[in-house]
Amino acid sequence: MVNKTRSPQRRGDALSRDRIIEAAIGLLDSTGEAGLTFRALSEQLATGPGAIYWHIANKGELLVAACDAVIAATLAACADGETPEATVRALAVGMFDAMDAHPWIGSALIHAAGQLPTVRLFESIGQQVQALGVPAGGQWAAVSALWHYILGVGGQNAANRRSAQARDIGREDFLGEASAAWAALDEARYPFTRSLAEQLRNHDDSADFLAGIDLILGGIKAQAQS
Amino acid sequence: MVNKTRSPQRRGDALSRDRIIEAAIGLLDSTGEAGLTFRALSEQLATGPGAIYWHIANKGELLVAACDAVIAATLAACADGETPEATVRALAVGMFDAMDAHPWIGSALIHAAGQLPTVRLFESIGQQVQALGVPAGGQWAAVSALWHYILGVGGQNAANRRSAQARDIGREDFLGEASAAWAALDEARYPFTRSLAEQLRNHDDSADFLAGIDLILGGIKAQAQS
DNA sequence: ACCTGAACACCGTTCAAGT
DNA sequence: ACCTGAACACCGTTCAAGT
Repeated sequence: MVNKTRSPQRRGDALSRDRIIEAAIGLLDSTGEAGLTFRALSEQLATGPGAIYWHIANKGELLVAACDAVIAATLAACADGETPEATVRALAVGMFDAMDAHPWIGSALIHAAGQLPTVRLFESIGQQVQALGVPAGGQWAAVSALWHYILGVGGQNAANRRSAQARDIGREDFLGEASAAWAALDEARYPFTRSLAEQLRNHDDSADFLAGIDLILGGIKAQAQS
Repeated sequence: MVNKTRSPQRRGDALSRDRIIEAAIGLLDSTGEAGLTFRALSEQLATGPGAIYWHIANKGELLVAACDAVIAATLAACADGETPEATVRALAVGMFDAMDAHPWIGSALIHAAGQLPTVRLFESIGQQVQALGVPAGGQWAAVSALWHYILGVGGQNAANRRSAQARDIGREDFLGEASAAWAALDEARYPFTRSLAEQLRNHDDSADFLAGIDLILGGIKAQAQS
């Protein structure tokens, strides 16, 4: 089930918090959440499981730190667009792509609520909402809505990606099966979902995600005008 | 760490899938995600760990089933309001409260992406969006935005609740600490977050959540008019 | 100060054996 | 058909002992 994708790293330099986090991200990306164990990690680092505890308190802290490294890099890369609105969209797409590329981030973020990774995102969105000219009284609601929406989509999307990965099928097949499942739902109880089965097969996650961002931005503008 | 809150159930009737799920929900509510083990569960049910596997395939399926039981009951209770808009708000608040009362649902839902519990919510929202008169071409985006937002807020909120529970502090203290942490952030790098530290302490999760729903509903209306 | 690796107290899951 | 409970192959974490 778990197959090593790299030979154990040579052990030139000393162990460090950063090297551990880097190796953890690699392991999470290649073998998934279940693949990150202190034994596998220490093998990759050519050391013993106990050594890691000198640098990191426990597995929870390791996951949050791995999450934070990815998110910090992502947000830094999308920091300045042409307009505040364009920057919000860039941040959103950046987060979407990051959570798609590292599907373990979705659940890691849930366990990191209120910690550095989520605060980073909150701050990045907040600065743009401010630049957008939203009055002080409406900023909290506007930022919260965008923040939660981004985390919500990212989490669900990552979960889909992960379950496709676990079953070793591609996006096409995954959507095909999901679409078939929707089409097979009971007509009386799930009329709406059934009617969208075809759209599910052909939809573009990324475009739909952006449409939602625009919906919220539209709501923010409408509210600011009233 | 894990303390039993009930004496083992008498074993009058036979084991069944439903009784197992019910006991699992009780265990999750009282001892958290980490408290749900097949050993603890079988003790509660006065049987052996192996017995459960006759009725349920594995732990993942058990979590999804527990999740689904809660969500089905929640959605059924909020099915019909005065107007479609009121019903959407009722559904949203119902989900918010359910995820607050059962904080384990947040991460369970991430592992249940695309399965029954999330489809139920999708359908419930979809029926109301349809009743709202949103044109066919915009329904997918509208429902997706509401759906992801509800799951996103619920997940983050549940995570906060859980971490407060784990540290055995109340909402007041939890928010106080978080607010102090925000106020102590580096002024140059986190100006926005810092400036909202006070609002964090005094905010009302539930009201803010509804404000976000209204923002999205506002965006949906604005889009329908253009 | 930093690393080693055996040992501890758990897990989820299986499966021969029972009724 | 349904249940039992010992056994298996793992975990995260600790800690005496080393360098």
